[in-house]
Amino acid sequence: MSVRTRFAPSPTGYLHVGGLRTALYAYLFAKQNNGTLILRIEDTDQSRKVEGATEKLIEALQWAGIDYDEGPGKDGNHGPYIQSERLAIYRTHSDLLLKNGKAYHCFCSAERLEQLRSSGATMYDRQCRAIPYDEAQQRAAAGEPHVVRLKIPDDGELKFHDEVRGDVTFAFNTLDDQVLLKTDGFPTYHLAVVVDDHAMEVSHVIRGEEWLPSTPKHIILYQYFGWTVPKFAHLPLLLNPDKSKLSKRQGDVAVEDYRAKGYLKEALINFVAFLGWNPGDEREIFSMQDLTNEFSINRVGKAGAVFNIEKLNWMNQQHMKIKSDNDLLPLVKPLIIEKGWGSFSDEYITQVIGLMKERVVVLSDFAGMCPYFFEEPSSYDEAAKAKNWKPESSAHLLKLSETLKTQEIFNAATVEAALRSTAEECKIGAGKLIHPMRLAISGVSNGPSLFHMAEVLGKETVIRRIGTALEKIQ
RNA sequence: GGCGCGUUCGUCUAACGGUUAGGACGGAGCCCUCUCAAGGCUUAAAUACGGGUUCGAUUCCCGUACGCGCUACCA
Repeated sequence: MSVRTRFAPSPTGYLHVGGLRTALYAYLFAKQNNGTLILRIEDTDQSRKVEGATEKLIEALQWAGIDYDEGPGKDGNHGPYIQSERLAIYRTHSDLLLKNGKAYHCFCSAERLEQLRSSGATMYDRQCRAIPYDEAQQRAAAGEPHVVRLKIPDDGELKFHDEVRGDVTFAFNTLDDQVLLKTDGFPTYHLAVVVDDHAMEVSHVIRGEEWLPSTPKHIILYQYFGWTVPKFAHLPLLLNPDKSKLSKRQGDVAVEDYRAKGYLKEALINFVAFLGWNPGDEREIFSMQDLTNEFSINRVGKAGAVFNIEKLNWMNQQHMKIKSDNDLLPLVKPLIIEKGWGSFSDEYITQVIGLMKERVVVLSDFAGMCPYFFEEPSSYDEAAKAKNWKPESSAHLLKLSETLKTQEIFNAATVEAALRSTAEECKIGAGKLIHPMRLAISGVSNGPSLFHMAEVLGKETVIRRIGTALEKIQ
């Protein structure tokens, strides 16, 4: 039997990082089993419709490198893959259940249900179960508003095996007669998910732990239809720092947010993969290929995991270092252009990347942390000035500048040689020249090696900036 | 409230029932060094609690506590 997994998000307008991890695990599991990953859009709640949400979801998935095999835009003979386009199918199945006495029409009004709840009831009181099938059918045909509810067996319990949690048991008398078909004719999640997973021949349902309590209802449905029950794997939740379910309000949750902030997809994927899974040894930096080789559902943990930005930052740096300067260029260039520095050549930007990549944590730092590579310093850091700019610094720098002007070849090595010999002539330590020169050409006191920075900036710029600094700094 | 799931350093986690309970992020310190990073080294820091079972429990069982999830005609 071939492995078929699915990622079935509801189109809320963005891809949640928890969803990203679910999708990733489903993808990895499918990949390593030579299986198929299906993307299915669960848009059965009309009131929650968001324009363009599906497109955004697909784009985020694509960006992350999670390719689905079947889904919107990729037919696989199991479509359509958008639930709002499958309404007739749910209706048919609901009717089948009704006919077989496994479900019933419920005409209770929203008001009655609310009253029921406020009077302390924790489940529906099954009042409409007593209505004879023919009568209910007539009332429904006459247009009386109603829903269809699932008949939960009266007593007994349901035990099932979860791939990550082991055996789980629920007593039937704690299960509600779940609504399957809403008044508007749309199915609820519970009906749609079962009908579709079966129709799409899903073999492994990999989803978040929040679905664990409703799994018994789903299994009952499989049994009522006489279908094979797929395997279930309920993943531990991703948590806020306060341990509640990861949500907006407490930080960024959308994949798009992290992308926009300048995180590499490699880092986000690696990070999220390790929230709930690890290879069992001490390696931590994994590529998508490494993950597909080594991921195993057996090693997925049971406890929720806090989404820790500090660690993500570190991982991003690690992946940044792995990437070549050339690979980083297409990611950095747009940010440079956006800043209005479009006139710099690819070669120049690539050199800047080489000098900065182990000093930045996110891509946007390339544009934010070192503006001096792209424009003249507009001011000079006061603290650095106080610390490193001595009364005699001007004279020393002037002398250095004169020496630099005579350099035929201007690179890190020659600049360093010139600076050190000048320092010697002035009978001062090299540091007494290095720090003021750094301040003069960058405006700040930190950054890459001074000599390499000078090489990238070029002779003309360096000499010009020293001149400007000499005028502006007393 | 009911049901379910979970619980190892602050965080992510490792540990066939036998380890000085390991690693990583973050913290502290040192080294390297023209600054900032990076890197290297060192260090503080955990098995929720109580009972069993066992020669021996982080590990198996029970209970308690705590946390989280679900409890919608939302997914």
